[in-house]
Amino acid sequence: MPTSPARSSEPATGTPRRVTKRRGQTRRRLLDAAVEVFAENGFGRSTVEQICERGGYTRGAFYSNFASLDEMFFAMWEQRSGAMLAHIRLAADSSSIDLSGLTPAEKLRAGTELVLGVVPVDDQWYRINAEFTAHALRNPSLKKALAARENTILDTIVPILETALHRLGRRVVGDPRVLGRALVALHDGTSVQCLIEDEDAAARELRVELFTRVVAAYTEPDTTHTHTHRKEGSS
Amino acid sequence: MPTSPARSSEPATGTPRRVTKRRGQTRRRLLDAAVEVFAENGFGRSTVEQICERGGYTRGAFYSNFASLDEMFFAMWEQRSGAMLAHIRLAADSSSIDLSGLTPAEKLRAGTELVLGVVPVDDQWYRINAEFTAHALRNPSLKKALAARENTILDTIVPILETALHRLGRRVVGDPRVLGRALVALHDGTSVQCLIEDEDAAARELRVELFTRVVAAYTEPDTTHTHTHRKEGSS
DNA sequence: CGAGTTCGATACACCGGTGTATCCGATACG
DNA sequence: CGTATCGGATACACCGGTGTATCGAACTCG
Repeated sequence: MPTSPARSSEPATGTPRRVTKRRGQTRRRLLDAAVEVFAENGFGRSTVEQICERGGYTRGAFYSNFASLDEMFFAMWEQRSGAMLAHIRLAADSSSIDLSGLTPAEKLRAGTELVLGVVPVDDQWYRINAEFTAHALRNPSLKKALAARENTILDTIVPILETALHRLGRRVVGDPRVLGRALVALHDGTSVQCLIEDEDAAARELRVELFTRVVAAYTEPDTTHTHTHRKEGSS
Repeated sequence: MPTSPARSSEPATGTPRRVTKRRGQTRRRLLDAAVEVFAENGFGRSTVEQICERGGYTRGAFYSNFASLDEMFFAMWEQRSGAMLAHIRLAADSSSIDLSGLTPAEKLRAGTELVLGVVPVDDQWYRINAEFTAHALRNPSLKKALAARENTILDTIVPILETALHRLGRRVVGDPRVLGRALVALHDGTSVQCLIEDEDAAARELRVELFTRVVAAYTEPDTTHTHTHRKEGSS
């Protein structure tokens, strides 16, 4: 997934009278370019010029799409984290692996691995996110946005989690959101470790183990094993 | 600990002929100033000038102590993370709270709270560390340093952890370093959550709970117990 | 097809930080 | 007590990014 020049290549769509950029794509393209630039140089060290250069635009284009670098940073973060959530949702729908013939412990572990496969440890994104978080901690409104996003994440993953657990014959003891939060924290915390150690397989292994144990600690075997869903709607 | 002007105040030590800065303190002072500036503006957005201004020095002074901002950032991070480790070591020695008269579960939880009290969730430091980590992920040599530091952290906390557990009548199942790693990850992951939610008490609570559960999951009652105050329920 | 609007490019004036070269004064040392 | 040294201050030349103002071309819609 190296660079994507996008200078004057791949027009091909729409009316190719002039090879130049389509009308409404600029914002998107700039955002994509920004992802790369931010990941490479860090937000603070990135300049409007770099982003424009990477995307094949001029600073004029930038300023007619964003008020400031800061604003763009936020827009980019929102777009990307949203995309990631959508990805998770999608993956959740299409995931159906056969776990039969395994012991409960094996099931649990296999399930964990499955889920962790969907939420990849992406260093590019990690860098951006870390910096954004640090940035947000200095800015009340960004902080709000971050908190809101965390809630959205929980809203998304908790049902998925419950479904998956149900399939494994387990269910959450207590508030499922608590487990959700814990898993998010685990993801964050272990991601760094994995990334620092150059994707060491051992780090991955420990990560899976930790996830499994935590899930085990927050859940119990589900005795009502038919597909009877508990009502308990806590929203 | 708000700002520390340090312009021409509080010399008082050594030979106070002139009220101005002592000879060898510059580096330290600049480092301290940098902590604040980095925390406020982020590393990327910080300039040599800002740091010097904050510390009451000129850029000349800076460049005769550091080769570049980058180098200083690293020096600062090393110094601070080292100081934090020292702090933990110290606290570990002097911590001796009486846990007698508690059930095993209560003990475990109390012990966890005790330990977590020592490793505070400091948002200033969090910001710096997050940004440094992101930065280090782009720089192989910094990455090495980060990995090395992680090992040092483990070397420091694992013995402490084992001692504490012993006092609680528990011991680690398997490799203690694995538990150490897990706890570090937990610390990182839950710190963000606490900070985002403005030090919400509930977040703290969940944090402690998660720690407790993980410790419980990775340990077992220590049967080879020497001086117990209470009987060990086999639960 | 033509008028209007929008979006991106170009140009410009400006600021602020960088790094280095040089200088000065205080400390160390014989 | 005088000299060498070193660390910090001052000054300088330079680069690079910023934001805005203006212009032209492409798309829209009647």
